[in-house]
Amino acid sequence: MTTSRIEPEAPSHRQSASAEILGAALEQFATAGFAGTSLQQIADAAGYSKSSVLYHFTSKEALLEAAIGPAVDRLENVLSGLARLRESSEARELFVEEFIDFLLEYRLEVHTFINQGQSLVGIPGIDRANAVLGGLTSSFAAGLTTVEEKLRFGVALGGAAYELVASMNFGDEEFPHEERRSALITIVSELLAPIQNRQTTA
Amino acid sequence: MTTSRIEPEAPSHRQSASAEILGAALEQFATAGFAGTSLQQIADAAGYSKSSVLYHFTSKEALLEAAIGPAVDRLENVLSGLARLRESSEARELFVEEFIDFLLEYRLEVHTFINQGQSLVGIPGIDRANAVLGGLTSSFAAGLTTVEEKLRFGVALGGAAYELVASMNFGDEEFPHEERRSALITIVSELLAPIQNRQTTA
DNA sequence: ACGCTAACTGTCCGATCGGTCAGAACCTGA
DNA sequence: TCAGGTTCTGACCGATCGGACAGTTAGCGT
Repeated sequence: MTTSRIEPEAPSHRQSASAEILGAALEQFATAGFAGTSLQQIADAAGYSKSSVLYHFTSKEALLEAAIGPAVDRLENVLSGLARLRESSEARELFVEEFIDFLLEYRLEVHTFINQGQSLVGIPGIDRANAVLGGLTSSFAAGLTTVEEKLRFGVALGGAAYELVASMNFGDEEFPHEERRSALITIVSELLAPIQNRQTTA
Repeated sequence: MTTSRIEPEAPSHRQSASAEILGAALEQFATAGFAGTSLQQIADAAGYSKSSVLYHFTSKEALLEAAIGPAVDRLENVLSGLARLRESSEARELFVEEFIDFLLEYRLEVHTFINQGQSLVGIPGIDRANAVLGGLTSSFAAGLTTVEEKLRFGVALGGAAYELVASMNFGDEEFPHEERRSALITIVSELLAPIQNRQTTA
């Protein structure tokens, strides 16, 4: 199920130029921000000239879109699966697991459009991501009545996302992947538990 | 020598120029990012010329520092109080309350250096904020042994911060202040509860 | 009325921004 | 060997960036 994120081809030790540039751009966008990253920086980081960057990607915006596009695709899949299985309680469990996996796999992309999603409206990929996230909150929050329940949902998902994002900012020791994954699932599930209890009992 | 830099006076309906510029800058920094905000935009938003902005603040960096400085001061106070009362369990309760209040009061500032703290290293105010936050995590996480406990702490604080920050991004209905405050305190306290239980029982 | 000073602005500067374009270098098949 | 296409780059463009600076305006003590 988990296909490689970047080029499936490129059998040799050297990635394709597009993939190298894309990777460098994504890292810069996530750490320095879209506005704070120049094409020259991306080119330097990737080992190409600025002109080469613009040869492979028609514009800076197109580069951003290509960088976060796959993550948005994956998120859409996760959420469409959620919509189908909305009512069951174990569906929630499954969703939490898939969502955490999504966060773990697309850290940089999530970092990019979580921190700058609002300031980059107009770029198609960003708009799509915002729409998907908006759909998630509304579809999930539709059944939530009290303020605490809504906040609980926001803190759980936002907190999980932010934790992964912040963990690369600070000098946090890097936890083992599997341990971090299961711990996050536990925490988020626990945060969402009162919501599920209410819906299954009431 | 003559007067304070940011006028506490100005009794009329019109704020002092420095305060107007500072407010406009903070809003732009929080929404568009530091790199994504030009002095011209700030000047336009505040109703002054770009030259005036640079008259009141020696540079763009100085403007950022002045904008988030008070928030960092306040955060330092909150955390120094935490250090003094570290061991007691009710001290944790108090800290959560103060921390949430801090987040509520300094939304824009928190938004600014949470999203861009890593990319703005070198600006003194930002470095101070990062140091303070680093001190918080290390002092708090010192007693935490398992990965889950550390993540629990990160999700709680990061989630609360992110929720407030994201609430102005999406079309979230604005909740009543007091209701939101108490709900957040409940949620964060609950997230941190297993940590306290372990420390008081073990 | 005068001069001093704080507040404010227009103009200019070098650097850098995103982006265009003509051509160099390279790889292929014929 | 050579033609054709892909990849890559340096030179260049207008716009905008943060900032410097001289000058204008307004307020105030004398």
